[in-house]
Amino acid sequence: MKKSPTLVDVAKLANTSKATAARVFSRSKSANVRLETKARILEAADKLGYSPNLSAASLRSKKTYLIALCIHDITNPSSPSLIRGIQDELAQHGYDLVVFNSDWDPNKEKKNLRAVVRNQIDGLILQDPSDELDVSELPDLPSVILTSNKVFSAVRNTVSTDTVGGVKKALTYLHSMGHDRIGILLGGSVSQIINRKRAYLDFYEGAGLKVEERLIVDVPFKTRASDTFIMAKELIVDLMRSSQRPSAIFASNDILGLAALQMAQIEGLQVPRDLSVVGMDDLFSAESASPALTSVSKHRFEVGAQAARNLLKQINSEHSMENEPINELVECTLVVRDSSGPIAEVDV
Amino acid sequence: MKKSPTLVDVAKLANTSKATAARVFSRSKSANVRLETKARILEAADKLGYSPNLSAASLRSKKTYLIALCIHDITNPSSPSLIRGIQDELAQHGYDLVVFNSDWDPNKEKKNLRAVVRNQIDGLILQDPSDELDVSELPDLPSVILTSNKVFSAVRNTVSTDTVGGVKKALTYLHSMGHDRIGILLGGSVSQIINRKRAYLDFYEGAGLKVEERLIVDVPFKTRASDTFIMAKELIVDLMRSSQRPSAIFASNDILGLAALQMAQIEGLQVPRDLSVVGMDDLFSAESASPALTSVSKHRFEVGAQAARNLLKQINSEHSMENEPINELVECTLVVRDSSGPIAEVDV
DNA sequence: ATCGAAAATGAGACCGGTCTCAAAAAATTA
DNA sequence: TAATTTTTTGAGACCGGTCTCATTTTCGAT
Repeated sequence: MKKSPTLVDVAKLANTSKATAARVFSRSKSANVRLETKARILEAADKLGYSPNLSAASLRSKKTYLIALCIHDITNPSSPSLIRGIQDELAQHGYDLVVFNSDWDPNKEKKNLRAVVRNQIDGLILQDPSDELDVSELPDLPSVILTSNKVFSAVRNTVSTDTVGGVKKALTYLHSMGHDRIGILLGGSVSQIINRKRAYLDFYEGAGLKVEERLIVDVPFKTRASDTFIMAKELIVDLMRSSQRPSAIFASNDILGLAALQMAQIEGLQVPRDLSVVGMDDLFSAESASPALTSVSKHRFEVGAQAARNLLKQINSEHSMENEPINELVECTLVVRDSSGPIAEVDV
Repeated sequence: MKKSPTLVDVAKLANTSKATAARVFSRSKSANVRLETKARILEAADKLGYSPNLSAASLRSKKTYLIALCIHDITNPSSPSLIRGIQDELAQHGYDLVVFNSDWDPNKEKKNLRAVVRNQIDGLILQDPSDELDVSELPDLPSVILTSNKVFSAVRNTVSTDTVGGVKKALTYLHSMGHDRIGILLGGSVSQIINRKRAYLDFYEGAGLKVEERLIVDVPFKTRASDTFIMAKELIVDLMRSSQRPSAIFASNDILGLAALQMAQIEGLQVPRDLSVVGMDDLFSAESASPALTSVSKHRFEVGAQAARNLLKQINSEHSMENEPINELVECTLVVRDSSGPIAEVDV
């Protein structure tokens, strides 16, 4: 690990000044360097194996070309596509991504935000900040928040998913297939549960159906998908064994949907003949399930890409922080697969 | 976005010198600051909302406390746990992680490595470098390579998975359940296919069984899991419909295993009664499949953690680059679930 | 109270780029 | 060809920490 050459070394070899050499490597386009000079400098740089030092650059220019994503848990099955959507967009503009996990821990969340500031990161994408996080604690830099929380959307650009609409799409679909006693598995954070339950109740009311409390199942939140899965299975079996079993189950996330699928099989119910199951998230696990799980896609990749685009726009515009926040909403789409179908005829 | 305070501002307010103030925030433990002084400085920093500028620090100290992970595709279902293993280990030592995707493109891979150097990153974890990457192109910094490729393991520390051992565990298990005609689905990169096929043939030879070429299925590599899945299903159906159907299938990754599970159901085969299926990777999708998929775990989380520990050790030791490379091997474990069982009695 | 060693503090160079501004060179126009 | 404009180049301050080394303070032992 010998000392690496600096711009001065390159300039010296190319017989120009440091300033001119710098212009060749600078990202700002104001690079007015004669072609012949530029070639000489590049040759020198190549000969020396020169690589610019971004720490030095960013110290002066205040730009690191790094973006931070603060997410709950990368292990969450829906994280990868979100990340990929962000990265693909960023890469096109020469930005790299640093990922932080909060593990749903407000303290870690704050710690991560401090790290973002220390690292002079150029922009932040923050997933669903916790209620413990005060708006005033948001770092003072271009950011996009993935949330539908009003408090945050009032002060920052946001991208959120129309989950309420998604729930309605799923229920409308099931209802159109003749199901009028639809079980719902509610999971995730408290606010998610509330939102989706609200959507469920609204739909039932709108459709003139009678709500049965026993068909509404809350699955306590667990950090790890695997734990949620196990917990869900226990609760689902009760639902399935009850005398008045629903003809369809809508799971507010795919983990729960998959659990329903697995329990149905264990209980000897045939899907979709005896029970239709619809999930939400459209994970790869949904596609690969047997039978393939019908699911509401939240288009995480697109959400990521959109957030990244929004962020880059802020970064490239002056005074972005003074504008009115823009709140974008991404629609859900129902992906029909083999786990759902028309309600079975009543036994003859 | 007003100008943020610097160490000098803090020092001034605390009525000390820049140097002393620096010691309070420095990561190097040689911080000999009187408690009373330290308190004064911290108070000043707090009042001003001071946050150290890591760009400046790293310019001088040559340390960014950033680690890079160069991976093929974060969207790959086995990536998240690897990443998490790395991050958890790094976080304990105050390092953050930057993730780069190569998409199996050697050019992107090289581009990413250059970005690593430019960013003054402290250490590198590189997944399965492509054959096009010459050893000489590896950046000159502490690194751990996740590969079993001899060329790389000769020059750098590596952590790799004993996949050959894993394949044997799966086959041994199936054989012990009475299966002696085991189909194998080979997927992934060329070298992976070769390795596992070799292991399969070795096992068959060792067990004194007759190899049937028709039971060996190559599934062409696709970048996206979803595409692999679709392609696999087409090939699997042929295997299942052949007159001499195997009684068990070993899939060299879970995507293929899940495809087998789904096709079995579509073909009306009951798993595990008519067909045992064993996968590899132990994805969450395996656990959530119906029936739950028996799978060989490669302990990606542990691999990540081990790589990170190894890397940190290098970073903290002088002359680490001159030592003999250490090549670690992580064992696989068979996780038996519901998709596999004893071979059915011959029909009476 | 005095001395010596250890601990704490301060001064200032330094890291390697970027940025400003002025000077030099090249291109254009008169 | 001279004058003017435009482009290219160079000099040197600057970013905000860290690091070295000298100086001052503190503290226990005499």
